[in-house]
Amino acid sequence: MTETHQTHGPAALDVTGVVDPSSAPSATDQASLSELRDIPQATVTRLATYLRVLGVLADRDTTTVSSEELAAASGVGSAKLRKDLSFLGPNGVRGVGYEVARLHARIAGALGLDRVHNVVLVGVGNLGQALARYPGFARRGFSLVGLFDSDPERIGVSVGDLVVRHVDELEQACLELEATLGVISTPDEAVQEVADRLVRAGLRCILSFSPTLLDVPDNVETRQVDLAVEMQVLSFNGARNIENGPSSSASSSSNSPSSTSPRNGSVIAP
Amino acid sequence: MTETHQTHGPAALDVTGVVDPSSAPSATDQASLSELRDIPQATVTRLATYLRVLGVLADRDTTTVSSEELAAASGVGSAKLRKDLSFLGPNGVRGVGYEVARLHARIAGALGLDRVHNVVLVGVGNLGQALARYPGFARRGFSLVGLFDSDPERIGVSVGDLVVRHVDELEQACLELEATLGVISTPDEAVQEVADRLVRAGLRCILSFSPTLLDVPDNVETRQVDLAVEMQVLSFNGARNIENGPSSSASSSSNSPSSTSPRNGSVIAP
DNA sequence: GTCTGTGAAGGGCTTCACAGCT
DNA sequence: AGCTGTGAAGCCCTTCACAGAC
Repeated sequence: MTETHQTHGPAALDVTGVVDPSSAPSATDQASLSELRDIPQATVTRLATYLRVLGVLADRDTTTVSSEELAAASGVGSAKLRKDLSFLGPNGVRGVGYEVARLHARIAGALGLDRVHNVVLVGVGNLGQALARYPGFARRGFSLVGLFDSDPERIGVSVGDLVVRHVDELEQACLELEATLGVISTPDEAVQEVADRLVRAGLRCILSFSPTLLDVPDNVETRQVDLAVEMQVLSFNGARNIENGPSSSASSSSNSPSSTSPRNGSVIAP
Repeated sequence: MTETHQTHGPAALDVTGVVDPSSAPSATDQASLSELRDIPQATVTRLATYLRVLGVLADRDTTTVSSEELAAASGVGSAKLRKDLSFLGPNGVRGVGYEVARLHARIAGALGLDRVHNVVLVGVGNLGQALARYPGFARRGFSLVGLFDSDPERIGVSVGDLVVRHVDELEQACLELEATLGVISTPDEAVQEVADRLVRAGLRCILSFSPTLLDVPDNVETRQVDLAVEMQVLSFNGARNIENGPSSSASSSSNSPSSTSPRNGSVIAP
């Protein structure tokens, strides 16, 4: 009852989280204006994953990693990983692999994570409080700098290091705090108004946890996390798996763990 | 400071959430074994969105909707919507549109949501508690039936309607509760062990909020929600928007609000 | 005339397989 | 010999445009 996994095959390197913010070495790769274009959307999403895995490897003082290993630890195929990285230009050494610290810095630079992003969070209910206390938040390049709500009972309450302020101060505070990213975890009815305020305050990036469709100007980037959609897609795919018979073809969603060489055991120990 | 949006164009129908679980009419469309195949992954994800919007429309006693309207309210193009629906067979009436209740039932059936799914949640920390109290959870076909944790201080505590049980009871309880979907919101270190237990208990669908890569058998479907990845992708796309100049080309992520007829005002009022 | 359903064209992403560097 | 970087092939998805039903 207490033993952990033992029947597990492909997931090499056993990356289990936990990064500390001390890794970037010398290479100060600034996102050089032209790299931003031409990186496929799907690749951008995976780069963020590689970045996290590289952080874990750096913490373990792993200095070098091959595409095969990094791919396995990230849940993708090695060819896909190399293709993804190729959009950033040459990153590794042929016959050897990638230098962990260098590649980490390279990706962070490309994603614009060499500078810290200030985040404001609006809606300090159950979910908002949980988000405000989420440690991985700060650990991956984001600094929570403001909490806002409209409920008088919540104003002035401390959550983590911050004190909840009234949402009427939002526009003003965003400017003072130099916020660049807004997170909305209010009830559905308030979402659009909050989004409008964030836009008015000059924010260009909004993450919403409401299923409501946000209506914002073209130059504002939004992203939604809808829990119910995730679960519905999940259960459908689960049903399909059983239907199709539990043979090959791997899964499907965000990560496609179709390892290139199926079930060949450890990839870390050659 | 108190007025809401006024410069907003395309998002017609202004769907703002809130569904109640009283809609399905006569058509008991069972997922008929062959429909499961051949539905593109991207389509499945959007079907879940359409389903939610249709729920909202049903609540408003809207009986009929055109592809143009439903598409606008869902943040997609009308052609894409029609193509998506076509995978379920004929659903509408030419020259008229779709009957809301009928289409809702049709999609729900196709996604396997005509039966309720029992969900167990493991890890009742900040995030876990927020999830446990999330109302939209139950409102969209999922019933939370069990809460588990390993921290002695949390065992026996009530969250919502449920009492937190020890994670050692997990396998046994999953069988008794007839759970079909597991949600993991534990610290990263515990995620793999919890996943192993869920698999052992026969669950085929796992939703994880940890960035850790899950290693599970092929017939188990997993899905991850990684907050940091969402924010990193968001901020990158935001930077790219500014770089490219705030012209056309709309956004990019989950929803692509590229309305077919750009900025033509209300679609709901003909 | 209106609006759905769909073949066909087009674009983007993935996979393959190998050239090229160490 | 080993491993990266990359053209090319293939696949999936999106978009177009129109035939067909009402």
